[in-house]
Amino acid sequence: MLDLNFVRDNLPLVEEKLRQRGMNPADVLKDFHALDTERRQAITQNETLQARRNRASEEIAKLKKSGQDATALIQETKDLREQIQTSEKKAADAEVRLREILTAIPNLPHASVPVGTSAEQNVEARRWGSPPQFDFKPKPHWELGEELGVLDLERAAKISGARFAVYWALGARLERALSNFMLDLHTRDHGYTEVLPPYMVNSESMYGTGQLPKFASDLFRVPHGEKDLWLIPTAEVPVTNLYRDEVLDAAGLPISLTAYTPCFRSEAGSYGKDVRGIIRQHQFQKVELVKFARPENSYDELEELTRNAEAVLQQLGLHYRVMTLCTADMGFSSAKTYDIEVWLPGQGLFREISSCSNFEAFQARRANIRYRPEGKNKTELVHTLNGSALAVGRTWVAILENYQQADGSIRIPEALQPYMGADKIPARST
RNA sequence: GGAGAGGUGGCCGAGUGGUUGAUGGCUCCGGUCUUGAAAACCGGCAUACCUGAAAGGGUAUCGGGGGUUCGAAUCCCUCCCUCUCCGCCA
Repeated sequence: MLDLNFVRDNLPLVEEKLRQRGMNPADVLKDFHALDTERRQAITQNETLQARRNRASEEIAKLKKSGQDATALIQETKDLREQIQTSEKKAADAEVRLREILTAIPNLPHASVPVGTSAEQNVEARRWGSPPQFDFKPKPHWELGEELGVLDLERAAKISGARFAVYWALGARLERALSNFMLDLHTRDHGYTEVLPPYMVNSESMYGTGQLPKFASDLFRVPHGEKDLWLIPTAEVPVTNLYRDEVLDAAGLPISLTAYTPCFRSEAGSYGKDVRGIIRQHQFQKVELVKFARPENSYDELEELTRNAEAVLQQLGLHYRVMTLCTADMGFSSAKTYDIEVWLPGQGLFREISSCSNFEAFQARRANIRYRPEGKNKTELVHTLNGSALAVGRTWVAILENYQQADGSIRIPEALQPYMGADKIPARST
């Protein structure tokens, strides 16, 4: 959420940034200006009435103390009460409508974000390694997984449905090895603290990180008594909300957390997209990095967080490129995003395996996460950042496709071998 | 699931209908003292919103919502959360 005063005072800038995102400012802002005025008038009127009532009440107290009659004044405040109830409702109404508009405004792209109209205009920031060379035609992971007996989509469909997967034997072990390897790397070498959060959260948390109210259809909702719980679409939600409504110790910033969790996404509206293999699933696992940073250096933290995610791919020897998302391709809450795309030789393309974003104060304002700068009495909103490091399922895919051998086996990269307890996934003997 | 206790400012903790936004302590900030620091002492310190050029003025907030009352941190209803005991349970 943007700051109300900021939007009011910088309307032309906000409109320009919305256009850069490919949106029509009029559709997003609607009658913001009129509503803003209406809201303030309603509040002023309401508070004027309340002030009158308060003065009368004080007067009544004085009269009663000195034993005088206060009947007339009491009657007056009774009348006032009805007027106040009306004006209160009017003010609350305007507040709600204005807030609806405000919460629907996406974050403004940072000045360093390339302006573009589609994903085509994302800018490659850098590229690491080189694609592996094959003297045979590399296969996609869904063929490899089936031939090796480590991936079972048929039975997953039977027990759950489309967009679910069952991993068998060394396939299951590879998932576990990857997640352990990533968590160890981030906690040991990159200074992150590991957390294991709940996989279901309440609506307030989904609101805090921006999934609600706009994107409910992307989520799995779990009815629970009067209220709903939601399956987390990313660890970003529970981990960022850890500090919702808190004032953080300035000396402790930045706070760097990592979490391995399953992620659940309804993928409504993506029918027919990525139907082969396990690229797009209702449930996948991910190691997430989350940072709470001071505003003045949050962009340095974004660079570091992105490098931390890249380190996973480097240690696994996987070729990748880093893309700076253009204004049109960024998520709703983000001010700047880097996507890391890993090379998948079986499909002959780069595929997103991580997305690292700085949300600046956008989430912190919604979730009310603040800190007190040294020497100041006022609190300030922190900046929140997060990125996948990495999406484990897609890393699993990258290992299979990049390390497939002519004999049908999969070589395990050295860094992963202690976690696998093996140097390859052998081809089936048949 | 049953019974009971409790939720007050960044933290701890008073306060049961009328200048209580709220005593006190801690933290933090400024100052005095000190070679420097600590200690001690003095002073300051909630948040949001409305209004105003500013100084200032105003309104709301004692877990959330609703009610009683001229007036609620204080009384009533309801929801949420925490703790203790019992039951059940991985």
